[in-house]
Amino acid sequence: MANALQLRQFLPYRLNDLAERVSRGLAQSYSRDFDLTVAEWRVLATLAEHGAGQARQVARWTNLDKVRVSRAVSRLAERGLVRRRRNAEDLRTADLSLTGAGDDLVATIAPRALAWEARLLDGLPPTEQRALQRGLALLEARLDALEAEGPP
Amino acid sequence: MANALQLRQFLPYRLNDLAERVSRGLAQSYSRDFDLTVAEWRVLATLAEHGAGQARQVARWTNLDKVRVSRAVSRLAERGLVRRRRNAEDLRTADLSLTGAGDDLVATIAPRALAWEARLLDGLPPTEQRALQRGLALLEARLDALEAEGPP
DNA sequence: CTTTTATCGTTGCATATGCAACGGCCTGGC
DNA sequence: GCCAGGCCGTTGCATATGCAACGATAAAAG
Repeated sequence: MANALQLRQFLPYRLNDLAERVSRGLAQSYSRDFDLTVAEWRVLATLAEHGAGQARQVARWTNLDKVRVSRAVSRLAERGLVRRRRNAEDLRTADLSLTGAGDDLVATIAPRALAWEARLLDGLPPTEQRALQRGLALLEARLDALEAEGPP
Repeated sequence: MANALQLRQFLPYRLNDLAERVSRGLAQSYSRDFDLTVAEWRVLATLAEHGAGQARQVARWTNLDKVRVSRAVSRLAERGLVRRRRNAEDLRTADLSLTGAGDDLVATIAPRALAWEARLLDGLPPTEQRALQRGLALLEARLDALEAEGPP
């Protein structure tokens, strides 16, 4: 049968596989040298980008669930990379921001990460790069739509 | 600075995120209803596709490391979905194949999985679909190249 | 003002996974 | 043949993660 499932052609497989391989490659830019989880790295990067925010916002910015954010922040705070300041207006929450050390770390890692991304993408002709970016954006939009309408 | 790292534009982030969301969506085709890991599902699908093979081959076909294959196969064997037959010519290895039940399960799941993929892709115009596929293929090739030359 | 309900972030528990070490088996050099 | 070294698949340990339940606080209902 022509439409039998072929794993290597199957989009979810391909995406998972690409993501894993890219992560592994990129890992040498941060996890190996700086002992950071993906979640921790996302929190750092997002705080560098947005300034400060509560855990809830960080979760939205990074697309991590609150548990992952909570744990990442705990570890980053222990290491003195992130500061937690209780919010006087709502004692359940705290404002999160980078410490100086956190800023420095992002300043070290970000260029490496961008360089790695560039090394990956520079292998593709500009036209194809744009096609890929557009494809990903469309897929993201499609997922938004599907998730909005629900699984039925 | 214009080239500061923006998480949502960062390719590794986007790929990870897409892969997670697609997996979650697809999960309802198998993990939820049939209690299968991604690794287990890949082993089943690949055995359905290739017939039979040793663990080493399955690992290559599925892009899983040997540990994941070993564990997936153990569980699938316990559940009577996969058969392990020791190889008389090399007692370290065994030939893996689907049982009748395993075949049936793949026959149940595969159409659902393909339908889900179609539902996802049908949202995109055919031109964009092809662009996406080509983009992914190029990225895969680029990663092959980078992995071959090593991390320096 | 008191009670109920909802929200925020954390934690316990169960599971999936990677890494390193292992036991059994095979093979090439002697 | 025999032994050192290598390969296959498995297991122990450490970690990352999701889910569900929780304590504290806030907001809504009464």
